[in-house]
Amino acid sequence: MNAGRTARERARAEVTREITEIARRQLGTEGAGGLNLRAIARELGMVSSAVYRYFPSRDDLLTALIIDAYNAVGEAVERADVACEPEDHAGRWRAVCHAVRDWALAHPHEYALIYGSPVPGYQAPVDTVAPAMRDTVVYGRILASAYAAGALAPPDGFPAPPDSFAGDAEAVRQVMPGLPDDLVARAIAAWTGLFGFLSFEVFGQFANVVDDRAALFDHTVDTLGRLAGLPAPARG
Amino acid sequence: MNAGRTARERARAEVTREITEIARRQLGTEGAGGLNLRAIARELGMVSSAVYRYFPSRDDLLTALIIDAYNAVGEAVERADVACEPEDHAGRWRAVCHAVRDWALAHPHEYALIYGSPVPGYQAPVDTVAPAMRDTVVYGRILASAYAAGALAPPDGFPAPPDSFAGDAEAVRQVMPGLPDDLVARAIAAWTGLFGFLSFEVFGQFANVVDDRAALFDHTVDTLGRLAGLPAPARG
DNA sequence: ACCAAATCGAGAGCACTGCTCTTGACAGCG
DNA sequence: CGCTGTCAAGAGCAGTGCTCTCGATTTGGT
Repeated sequence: MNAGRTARERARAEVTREITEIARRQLGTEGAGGLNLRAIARELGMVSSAVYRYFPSRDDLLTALIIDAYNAVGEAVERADVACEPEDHAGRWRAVCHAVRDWALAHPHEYALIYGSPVPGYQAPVDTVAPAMRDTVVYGRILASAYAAGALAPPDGFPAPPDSFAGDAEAVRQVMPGLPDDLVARAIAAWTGLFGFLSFEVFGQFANVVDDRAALFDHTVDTLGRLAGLPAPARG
Repeated sequence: MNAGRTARERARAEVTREITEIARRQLGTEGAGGLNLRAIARELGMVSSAVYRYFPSRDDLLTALIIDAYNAVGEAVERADVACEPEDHAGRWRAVCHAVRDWALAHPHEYALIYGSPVPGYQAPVDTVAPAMRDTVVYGRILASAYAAGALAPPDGFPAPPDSFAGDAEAVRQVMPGLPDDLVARAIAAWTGLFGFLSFEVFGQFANVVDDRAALFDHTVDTLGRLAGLPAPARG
């Protein structure tokens, strides 16, 4: 990942970096569909065909941007998590949610790239699955840690998952070890709920409906965390 | 909506219908970005410029498809709702959720069009807001009716929304009259949670993680309905 | 029944895209 | 030094959205 030995290798890495940087800026202003190899080449002072030396196709550039985006959220989430008291599970959950939201609002097009409609005709290669898991892994760690500490006390009155869910729960437990099936199901509901809210917000579904989205988000995060079993927030 | 007077008007309506039909099929196979005016013209046996007599731009065609999509979900949801016993509020909620899911899985690209990333550079015109509200209106009616019947009994142990939410709650009450602020907040969480789950499912985020998505969906719908205060399901 | 106005499809054309192929220049290594 | 692999450049292909013009047809009013 760091500087290669030969001058050629270093130059190549530098140009590659510049291309993704310009592409990311293009993505921010035009969206995924507006990714334009020729415009990137123009901005670099190169001819379009030269860009193909670095990315064999537009989709490969997109893949690089997708991986970057996953890593950006993942890193933001990881940083927000470790900044918390390890035993303050509700605080960690809140920090993670806000990290995702802050990043999503700052980079709506990149959020759309990874959590919105898949790019037509584009099939995510395997290289993307590890970065795509980073935020989920953090989330799972929080819940597993809370459960291990006996701090997961889900509210009563909710139905239990069907027995047929046992298999999937076992798979999901890879990222949140120890949780019983019903808590796994709730964890998924809370997680998808988070992104449901954010998609509504980023994609403009709240326009003319909800004004103070930050306040509603705060409260929704608390509600979802509570649903997953995390303790209720101390604040008012 | 029905046959116009003159032969020309009828022919125009027919060609317009054919264009949107082909476009919708194209959308189903290629996605929104693959919408291709020239291919539509070819399939119609016309020349590309002729299509512009009916839709002044690609975006206008897209708008028509978006409105169609909103109306399709809206109609599916309305039909599912009226097929239920009016006082079976939990059943109506379940029916609505399943109607949305069935439609989304049957028309993933159209779902992406209205609930996924907004098309880059495309600004939804006002004509879309009424169709976009249809499903939400049905949802609000169910909750309002349940609340009026005294059937909304939300589980305890969840935080109350902040006072600053009062203004937004008042606005949202237009579609779910009577509900107190805390139930409005929960209603939004349940609604966004539904689409969060569906977006994960339709956009492939569940791949290699959750296999039996139908079962988990059923359970998540019950959980979200319960969160909103609807009675727990009778089934096991 | 006629005629002007509106509407329509065809065709050519513009500016642009992703992508391919070839050519000539240069850097790295023996 | 010379060989080999890499590079940017340029021309070019097929395709796109969209515009403009030009005849043909339909429409509605007289």
